[in-house]
Amino acid sequence: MSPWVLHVDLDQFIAAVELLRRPELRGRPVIVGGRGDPTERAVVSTASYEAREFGVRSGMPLKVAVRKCPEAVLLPVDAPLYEAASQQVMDTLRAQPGAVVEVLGWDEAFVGVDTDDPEACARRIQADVLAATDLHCSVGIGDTKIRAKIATDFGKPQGVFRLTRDNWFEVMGERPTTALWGVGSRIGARLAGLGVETVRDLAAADPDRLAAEFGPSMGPYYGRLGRGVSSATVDDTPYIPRAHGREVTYQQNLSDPAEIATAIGSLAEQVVKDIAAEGRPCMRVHLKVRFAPFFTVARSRKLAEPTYDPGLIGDTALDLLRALHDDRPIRLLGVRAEMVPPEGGYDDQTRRTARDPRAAG
DNA sequence: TCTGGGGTCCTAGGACCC
DNA sequence: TCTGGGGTCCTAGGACCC
Repeated sequence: MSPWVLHVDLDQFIAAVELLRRPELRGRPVIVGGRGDPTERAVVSTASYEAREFGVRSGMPLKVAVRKCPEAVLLPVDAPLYEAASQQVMDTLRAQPGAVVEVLGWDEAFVGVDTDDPEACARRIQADVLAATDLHCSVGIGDTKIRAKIATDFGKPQGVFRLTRDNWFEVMGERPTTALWGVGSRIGARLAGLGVETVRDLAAADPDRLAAEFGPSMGPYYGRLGRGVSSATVDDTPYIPRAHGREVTYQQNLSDPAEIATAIGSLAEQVVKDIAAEGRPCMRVHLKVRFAPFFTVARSRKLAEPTYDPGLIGDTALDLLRALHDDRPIRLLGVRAEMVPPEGGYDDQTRRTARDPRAAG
């Protein structure tokens, strides 16, 4: 028996959940996003595999998606429905004998198991999830979290793939650094500037050079990513959130000061509901503004006293906005409340996030 | 083509103190 | 008159992920 990390990822999760209540749409291109209105400012949450064949991708503006695939069926996002389906999936994972489950999002989780046959474990998870929810998933098997996470991509859809120290370079060595979890286009470009193009290059890069470019924490972390080295400990300790925020993109840009004040007040009230449910008051207020056409600014301020008062939070956000505002119309407003940490701080009481650079490799 | 909403973490640089 | 080195706190900004 040896420890394995499994990464379970539901296939086209949101679209698949919608298809369960609309089976007549099966086989047709389906796009879920916004309020389901392609003329509105919104993006694609998930596209079915049929829609992906037309080039539709998550994060794409709905207007663009519809242009690429005019015959697609457009559906509005129904978060509570996906939340409920997600609960069923996670409960199924927790019911696996000996499994430790670390939830990463609605549609994915790490599962830690002790076994001689991780493939059999993976297949049983797929069968149990399908039986309980009618949803298909893919499973990545790894000897570290990052390897398990990346392995899943090679298993999709409905498959199982194993990625370990033994086949890491064979599978990943010649791929671009952006194939790694946590390396996006910006970091990829900066790495390329250092002559680091592939995963193999990154694995071989001098840690001191990486530290000089990215700092003492992130530099060596990227080096470890290149080797597939990360924590292998699956942790089911409940995660304690740091902050709650609300943001809204307005269909019509805001310019009237009274309208703006009302909008911020409403965001502050929603945020207070969330932090009150958490039981920890707001310590710091963050404001995010997107001016038209597409220019985003963020500001924040620490409060003199922690508070649950939406008036105070809203006024602070408004104050931060006034220091920025010069009559440009506003596309988006966001108010975020950073909560007072629990006694003893976060590190003592909560697990680290799965992608935390400090987590030991 | 026109870009959502929910988050997390790291780094740089200034202010301030000893 | 000009000036160090270390530490902490704070804000702004960048990057990434689902």
